[in-house]
Amino acid sequence: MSDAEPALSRERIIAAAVALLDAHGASGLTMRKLADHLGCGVMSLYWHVKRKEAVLDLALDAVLAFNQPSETADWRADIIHLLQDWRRAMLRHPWSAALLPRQVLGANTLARLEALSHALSRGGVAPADLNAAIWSLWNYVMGATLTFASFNLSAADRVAAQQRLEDLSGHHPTITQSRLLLDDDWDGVFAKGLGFLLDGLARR
Amino acid sequence: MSDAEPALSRERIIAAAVALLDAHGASGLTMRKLADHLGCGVMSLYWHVKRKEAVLDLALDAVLAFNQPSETADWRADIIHLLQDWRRAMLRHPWSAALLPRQVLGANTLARLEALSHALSRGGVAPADLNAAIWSLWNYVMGATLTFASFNLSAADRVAAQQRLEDLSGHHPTITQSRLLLDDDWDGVFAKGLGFLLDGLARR
DNA sequence: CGATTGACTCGTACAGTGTACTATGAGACA
DNA sequence: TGTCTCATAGTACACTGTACGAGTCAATCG
Repeated sequence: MSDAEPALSRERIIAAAVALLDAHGASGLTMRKLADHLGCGVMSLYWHVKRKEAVLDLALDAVLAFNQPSETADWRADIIHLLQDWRRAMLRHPWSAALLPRQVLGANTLARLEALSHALSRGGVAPADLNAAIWSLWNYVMGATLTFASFNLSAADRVAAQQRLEDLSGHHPTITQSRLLLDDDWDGVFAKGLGFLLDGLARR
Repeated sequence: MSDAEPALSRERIIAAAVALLDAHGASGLTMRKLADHLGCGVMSLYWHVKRKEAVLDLALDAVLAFNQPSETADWRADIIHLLQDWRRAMLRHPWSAALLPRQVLGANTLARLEALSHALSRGGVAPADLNAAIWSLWNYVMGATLTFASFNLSAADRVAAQQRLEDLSGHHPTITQSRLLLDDDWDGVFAKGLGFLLDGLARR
């Protein structure tokens, strides 16, 4: 515990929080552990941050740091790139999906929304459809991320889940047959579904 | 506290849990409060239920009780009906969105997935696209539900959010102009986005 | 009949949580 | 030197999930 620690700050706190979340998941973040990690007293944190929830909010937005990508002539490819990047940023920190239910519109989230909106406009989506298009894509990305974070089981777990599904009476013939839970090509499924959605959008 | 209480049971426990969750939200459910509500000791609950997480899992699936709807000639309308019902079931219990991150495939969820899968097959979605189609629609519904549950602010909050957005530098001209956060027609947006997705699916 | 077993109920206790309150020191300026 | 503000903390409190073990009561068995 060298006293050469740099001064406590909001930034240092959320950086430590992200590290702890990455290492031990959402349930592993404790104000006490956070303080230990920073070599400070627990209550010192509360000078920089109102309550624990604020730490989580800030950590989520921090993870979504955003570099404005350059626009290309292909608006559709731009959108796909944008959303893939969004998804990847969250999957790099799987706890972020669990934090989605809290309503956060941090600076980074807003920047991403703005870029998305801009790309859609360039793509010729009618102004009357714009908000619905933004929310649809947002919903899709968030849902896909959430699903992946929840269902990305180990191979063994996956087989067990499919088995349970088959046992649960033979009442689910279609999804049993399509091996819905054994399919682990999440990236492919994400891209394909995004394609469906963009196809539908492009028809307007 | 009449001792004519019906015997404790898993069913009674989760019914009480749903009632408490409806009344006080996810953070309002405590094993102690649950026991008080049922007129029993706290530890009695643990005979019927392994741990608190199990209560939440069971409550989530309970809320998704599913009545197989009759099929019509219009598969697209069937799917829309299916997904609207799914969404409505969850919105009736807003805490359910916050529980989504836990991976639950209860009987009711599976029944709904099966019905969805069946309707898509009837609609002529190619078998190779089937899983992607199911997950896409699932992702969309979950994302939309999550978004609504998180963002359905009061009118005052909504104005404040939009204001904050405008203040946050003028760096977000497009979404400021489209009044993304002031638009509160969530049902309409949901239906429209679902339309986009189904349009895209139908093209295959 | 008493003894035994099993299903079920629950009081106590413990380690851990977020955070309110309060006290303390460090520099800056008078 | 004395204040004043910023910043750091220790202590304390109410509350959480749940392990442990002791209790109750009905059914079963010898």
